[in-house]
Amino acid sequence: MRADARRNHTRLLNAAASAFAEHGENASLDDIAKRAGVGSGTLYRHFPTRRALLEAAYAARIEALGVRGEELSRSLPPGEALTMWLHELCAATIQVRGLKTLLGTAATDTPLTTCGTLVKSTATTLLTAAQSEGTLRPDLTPTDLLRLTQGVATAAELGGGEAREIERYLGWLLDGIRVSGD
Amino acid sequence: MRADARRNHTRLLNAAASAFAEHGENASLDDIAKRAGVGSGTLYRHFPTRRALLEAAYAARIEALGVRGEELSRSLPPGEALTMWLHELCAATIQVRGLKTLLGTAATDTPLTTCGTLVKSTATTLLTAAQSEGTLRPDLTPTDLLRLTQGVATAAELGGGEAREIERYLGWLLDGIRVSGD
DNA sequence: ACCTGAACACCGTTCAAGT
DNA sequence: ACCTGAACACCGTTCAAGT
Repeated sequence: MRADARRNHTRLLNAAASAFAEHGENASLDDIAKRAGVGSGTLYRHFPTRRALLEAAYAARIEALGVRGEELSRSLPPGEALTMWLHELCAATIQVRGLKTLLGTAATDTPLTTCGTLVKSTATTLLTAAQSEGTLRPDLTPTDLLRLTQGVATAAELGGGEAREIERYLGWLLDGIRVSGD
Repeated sequence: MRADARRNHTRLLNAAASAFAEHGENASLDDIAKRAGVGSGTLYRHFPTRRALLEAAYAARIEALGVRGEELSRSLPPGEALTMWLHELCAATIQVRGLKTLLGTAATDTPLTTCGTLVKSTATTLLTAAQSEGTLRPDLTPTDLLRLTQGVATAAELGGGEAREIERYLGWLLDGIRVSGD
């Protein structure tokens, strides 16, 4: 990769991150190119679609979520680890504008994006551990869990997105997906 | 209201309904004006914002949901009436593209739109009846309920939006918001 | 009183020309 | 090999001119 190409690549990522943060996931691509001091064609050369740019801009954030999941699964009992991770996933979905679209790609049976695959594998690890304890419904799949977490994030976001709301709604969801009648 | 104004009004509503159905809530306003055989300025005269047009185009659908809620509350026990109505609300949210944005305005403490007020009052009636039976958590507000229902709709939509998915996710939500420990 | 459509600003995307 | 930016198409919104 040529030196100027590499420089433009990182400039574009920085510009994209701040533009998405300011204007949401539909921030003007032209504006991003301008902020990066780069021709618009260059943006398309590096990131052929808006989604590709979104994914690249948030890759670090997504990886952090994966790492955090592993940490939690090592340091806490399965049920608590899952709860905490879901809380952090919700909080990130709400706080980081544009992450929702990206995480939607994780909530399918066969994720098509890198970040989707990572998030789903973390969810699978945490969920399986909690289920083998026997407190969570065995018919709940990782895909279900990620969809429902997106749902909780949507609900909490409508309420302002404060941690208190997330806990309230997430708590009820978890009550609903525990094994009952035991 | 002049005859041509009235005619343009209904033409715009029809054009908007089909355009929103085809292209979602971001359908081109210019295209809607063209379909209606009307100058673009006329669209803005009748409906100053996209939201105003959305609300007008779906007013009938929203009113039907209100009527349906009353029907159900008369013909079924409170718990079942609430469950069925929430199911239909979810199904409508998923099926009718653009309804989600509109229903988001109902999920606030003081809805600002006509349709928001209607949906919220229906939800209040059904929820209060179910709560007075004693099976649903008393600390659940109508606002909570509408937010969570939007959440379930989001989750079910990620899964294709079939009735089976809605029932599954809605069922778990309802399990989670029932009074426990009795 | 209401309608029309040209006009302006803005954005996404492509591609010939440059280095 | 990579970059630039003009060019094109499209959309939202306004407003002077028309009836």
